[in-house]
Amino acid sequence: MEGMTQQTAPVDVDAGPLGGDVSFLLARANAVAGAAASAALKAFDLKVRSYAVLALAGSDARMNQREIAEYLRLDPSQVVALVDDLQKRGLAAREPDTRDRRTNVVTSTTEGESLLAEARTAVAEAEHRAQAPLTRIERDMLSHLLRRVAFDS
Amino acid sequence: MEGMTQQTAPVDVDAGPLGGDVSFLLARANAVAGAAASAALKAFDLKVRSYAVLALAGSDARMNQREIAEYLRLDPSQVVALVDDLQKRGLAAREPDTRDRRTNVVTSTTEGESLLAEARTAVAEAEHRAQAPLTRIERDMLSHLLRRVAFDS
DNA sequence: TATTGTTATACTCTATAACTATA
DNA sequence: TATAGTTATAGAGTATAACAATA
Repeated sequence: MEGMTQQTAPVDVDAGPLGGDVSFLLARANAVAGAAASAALKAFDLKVRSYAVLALAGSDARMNQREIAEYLRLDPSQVVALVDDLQKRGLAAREPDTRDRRTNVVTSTTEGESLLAEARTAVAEAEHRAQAPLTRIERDMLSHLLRRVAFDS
Repeated sequence: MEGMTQQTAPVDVDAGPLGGDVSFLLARANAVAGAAASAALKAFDLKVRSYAVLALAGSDARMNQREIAEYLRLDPSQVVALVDDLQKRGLAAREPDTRDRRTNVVTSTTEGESLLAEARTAVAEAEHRAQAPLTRIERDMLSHLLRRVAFDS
């Protein structure tokens, strides 16, 4: 084909009938990684979604709920319940924006910060274990490629 | 490109507060790709899951329901409903295994084959569009890396 | 005794629409 | 008129346990 390296398609270790389908591989890899993260978060009474919201609340991005919804690809109405839960547990807070009183900037409390730090470590470990077959450079490469698929379209 | 940046972490185009988290990128990329595939499959009255089962039924792997469940990371009880639906629509069939009468090999009918062919084309187009920012080589690279994360752990 | 397929059930997640308060 | 947040609700997806037939 197009001047390529050697043959037409390398198609390494075939991984079954759908092994060439990127959407399927994405779904399965996501399921694997999600299960690992979910197990790691159980100790903190967090789910993947609430962890993500807590991480955004604890970042310096100062996102409002709509921005969180877009970033996580959730419906705004789902973010309400997630923030409610974190707020009830004293981990996050809704900070009213003085310039636009319709919006709430979601921030994290001191407790939220420290729980996030612990949870983040646990997730990173689980992630590392789930991606054990990859070298550091390969993981960076994967991260780079995924970022473009996840955000450029 | 292989010259690499010899730094500790390249961390290219930052994609927000979670842009360095592979699990998050996996989730978001999967959401993007899934939405594209889902939209493409609507015309065939298929969902991502039923499409996947139909694709396996139409392959030469001759999988039974438990194998399908493992491959798609679904519970066996969920596969029952999916196969039921495809069978009712005349797209797939349960072929009893003479050597082990407990198992059903899920196969596709002629109708199923032709619907699968059309659906596969539509999905491939949607997939291609969703991965437009990537070159052919990058897509192969992504595919290769994902395959290892999805199956080696 | 273990496994395949099945049923039933409860739970979570998701999608949609409507409502309020602000802009 | 449009947007951020909220509420309510129905539907889709998921997890679990139990059961029958077969190994």
